Amino acid sequence: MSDKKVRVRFAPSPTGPLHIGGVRTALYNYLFAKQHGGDMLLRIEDTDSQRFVPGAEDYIIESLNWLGIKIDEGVGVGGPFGPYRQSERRDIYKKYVNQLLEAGKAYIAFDTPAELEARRSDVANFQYDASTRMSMRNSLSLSKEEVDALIAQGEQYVVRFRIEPNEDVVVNDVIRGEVTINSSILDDKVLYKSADELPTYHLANIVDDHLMEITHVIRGEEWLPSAPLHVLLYRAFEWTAPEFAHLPLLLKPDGNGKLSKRDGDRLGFPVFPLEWTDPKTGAISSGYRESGYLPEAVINFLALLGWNPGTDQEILSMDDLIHQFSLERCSKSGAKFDYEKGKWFNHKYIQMKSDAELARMFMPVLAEHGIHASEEKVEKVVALVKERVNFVKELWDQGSFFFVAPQLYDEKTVKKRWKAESPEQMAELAGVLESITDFTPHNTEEIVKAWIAEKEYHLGNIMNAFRLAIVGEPKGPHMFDIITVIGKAETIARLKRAIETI
RNA sequence: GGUCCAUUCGUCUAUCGGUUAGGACGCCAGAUUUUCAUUCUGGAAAGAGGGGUUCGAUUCCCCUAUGGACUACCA
Repeated sequence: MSDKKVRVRFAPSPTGPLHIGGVRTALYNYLFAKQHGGDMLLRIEDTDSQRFVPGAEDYIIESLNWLGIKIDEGVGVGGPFGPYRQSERRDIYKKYVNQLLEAGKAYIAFDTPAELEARRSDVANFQYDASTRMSMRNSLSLSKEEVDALIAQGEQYVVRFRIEPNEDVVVNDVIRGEVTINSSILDDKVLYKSADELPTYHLANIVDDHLMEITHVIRGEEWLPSAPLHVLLYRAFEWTAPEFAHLPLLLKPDGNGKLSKRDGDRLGFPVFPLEWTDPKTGAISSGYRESGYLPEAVINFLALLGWNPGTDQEILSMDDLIHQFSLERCSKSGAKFDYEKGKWFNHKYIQMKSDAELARMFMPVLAEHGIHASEEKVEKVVALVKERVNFVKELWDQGSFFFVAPQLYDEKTVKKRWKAESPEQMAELAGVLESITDFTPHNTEEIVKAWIAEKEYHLGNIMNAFRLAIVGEPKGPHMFDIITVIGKAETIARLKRAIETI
């Protein structure tokens, strides 16, 4: 590795919401850059004017922001190597395309999409390359006069990279080692289209990475097959290629194939960091943020899908990850996306939050249910129920009875726990509680248990009926903790209501 | 079809020739508990197959199988 400052880039194309696999690629780039004291760039690859989706760029930036992946340079923050949006770099690409043309390393081709289509259906496995290019309409097969005339007539053309056949091209990949492929299987890739005066991915990518002084290209495995082409392109320009690292893919949890945008809806979990509304159809796709995930949990979960620190440590903060990450420890094979483990990570991170923090996050959920409680009370509730939830919104399922008295009493529990003597015992209990002035968990427990012992009641019978009366269901934390939070008056009111209703 | 990449419990993975193949999620059982959870303890669960190399292969090589990616004037 050279001693140049590390510079990596995350270069999504704004064709829709950022997919969770893309997020992981961004994360690994970020971790690598930060570990080496380098820079993380954000470049928007919008060279396909057909597939541009409005809002996608903002979505990408907001997603990275939410996750804590900080951009040092690029779209949204600026920098000395701009512009960082490829559609704004037309002139730059044009210059390099011409350079290749002049050097005879690329050529102009006039074949229309229809003509190409015809050839493909004609010849099985047709490939535009050294073996076929002389039979096509291009500046290699046509005379200079013909070419000039065609261009003068306004005929649309593309520029193709002239690949010399029969050469073994070696790609050195940090994760996979040497990957060799023969140039004969490569086709003369389109580098540039006159129609929109824009380059294709391959050319833009190489030119930008070079000009922006990118040292490491860390991207998904889907790019591995075109990496040799990129190597050849660097060679054609006589530039030094950056280091490559091709990450394994994120796979569908069920069956096979890479995780796709539709899997989320199909399997019932988000595949996007943030909720996304399709601007055309209005269809809404769920996001991790809206589903109640903590960004730290998403980061931790994603980091471990395709990489591990080599120890048993599984809970890793962004800082831990920055210190421990290494491309060498990335696995080579695809990782199936395990949503259950994702939930577990969120559970863990919820437990690490302070009660005050969780209370703040829980407040809006309460408000949705029409509850406006004091921060103090919410904090107490959170402290009692947080260990049973995976998501903030589940705090409501586990603790709604702290805020509203039960409207119904769970039938099965009534059958099982509400005995013939229960109404009388509960009335007695209400009296006992009424007399307590120091209404604290410890004190109430002591007094109530003493009463139970004195009367020789069965502890379980009393407590279960008590719980049914207060909570309405056989769930929840320690009874004496619950009644302290809801207060003496409310406790007694609920007991009376239960006696009357059940 | 072609090219490339990959292959350890159901899932994510550890192992850099010699291990009772380890951990985590999930699952099951037990313990704790006034309930439900949590928690704790325990358990079931893996080297795709076949050849080599080697005193010895999960580990190195080859073949097969399987999976995946790519094969556009998309990225």
